[in-house]
Amino acid sequence: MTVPSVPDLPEIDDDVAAASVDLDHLPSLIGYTLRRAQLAVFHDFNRSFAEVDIRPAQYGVLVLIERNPGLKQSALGAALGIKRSNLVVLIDGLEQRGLARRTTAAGDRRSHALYLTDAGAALVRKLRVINAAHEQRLVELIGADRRERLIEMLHALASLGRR
Amino acid sequence: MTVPSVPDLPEIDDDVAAASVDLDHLPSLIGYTLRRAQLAVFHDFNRSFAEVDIRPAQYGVLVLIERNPGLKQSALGAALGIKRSNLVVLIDGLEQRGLARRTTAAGDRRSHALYLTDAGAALVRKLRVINAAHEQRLVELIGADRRERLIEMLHALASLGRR
DNA sequence: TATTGTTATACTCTATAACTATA
DNA sequence: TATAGTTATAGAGTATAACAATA
Repeated sequence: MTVPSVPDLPEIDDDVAAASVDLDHLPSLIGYTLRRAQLAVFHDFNRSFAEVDIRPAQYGVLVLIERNPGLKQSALGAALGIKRSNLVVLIDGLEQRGLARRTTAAGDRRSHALYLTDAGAALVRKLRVINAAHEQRLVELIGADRRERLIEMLHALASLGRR
Repeated sequence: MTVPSVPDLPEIDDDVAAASVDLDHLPSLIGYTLRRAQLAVFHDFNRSFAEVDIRPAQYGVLVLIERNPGLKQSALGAALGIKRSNLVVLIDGLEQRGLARRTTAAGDRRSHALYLTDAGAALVRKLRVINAAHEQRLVELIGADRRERLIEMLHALASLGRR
């Protein structure tokens, strides 16, 4: 057990006003609960990564560049579902912070091959540690044994977007 | 079986570029898969509701006003996690479309009690039908017997936001 | 003083169209 | 012609601060 039994924190005042509202079927809808859960999880992510000033999309990009050195922007964007126009700005930021760099790809001078700088690689190691703690918090909420089934169902739902 | 065995549709070209990318641990992260699933589900929602020009937040607001006639804006916002300043614009839109109306609440003249118009009530009946079809599509993706466990886990994750 | 609704504003994320340089 | 990256821009969704009316 990692969760302390009963924190007697003050109630959040919004809950008082919301308490009397009948939510109808919303709490049993997949989309509604998915959205509420995603917002809460991203909030926890952002709190966890505030000290290193990294957002969820930046985390994904840095990890994928580390794992696939020389990755091209188009492939990266396709893998993460980020439009290439938006990826430009994101990578501009990482480059300006000295975390990643673009080099002209050998063979196709339209493409940019992406690499981490040493500072970027060092940061990614730190990010993985922060992320492990964040993820651990989430797993404890649902129960470690249920994690795999959750992921499975989420992938099934996400497949709706790939057709 | 509702899913046809093999649609020989053309592959989405992004998949080709993404195929060679190693996604590292991302596909096993709760936050990452949650986000991808939520985007796909909202896309399906928006496609389903495009003909009636209703967004997810509007759906929630209309359903809750129907279920809780005379609901105050503050309570509505608290129930749905919408800031009161943003709720103003949302309800302005519904009011201008003749779907909802604000009346000064008896007892507290600061508050506005919310009601559906007849047109609003008629629309909500239609929305519930559209939503049932949308939800059915999602349930089939995960398997009807797993739905309850998914909702349970999502609520557990969402509880992270309420502290 | 505190709360409800409002206005104004800003920031993030996502989406589209048009341009360039290469292929 | 088509593709990779870029630029500019626009639209959601979300966030905060300040104000008027009311409690």
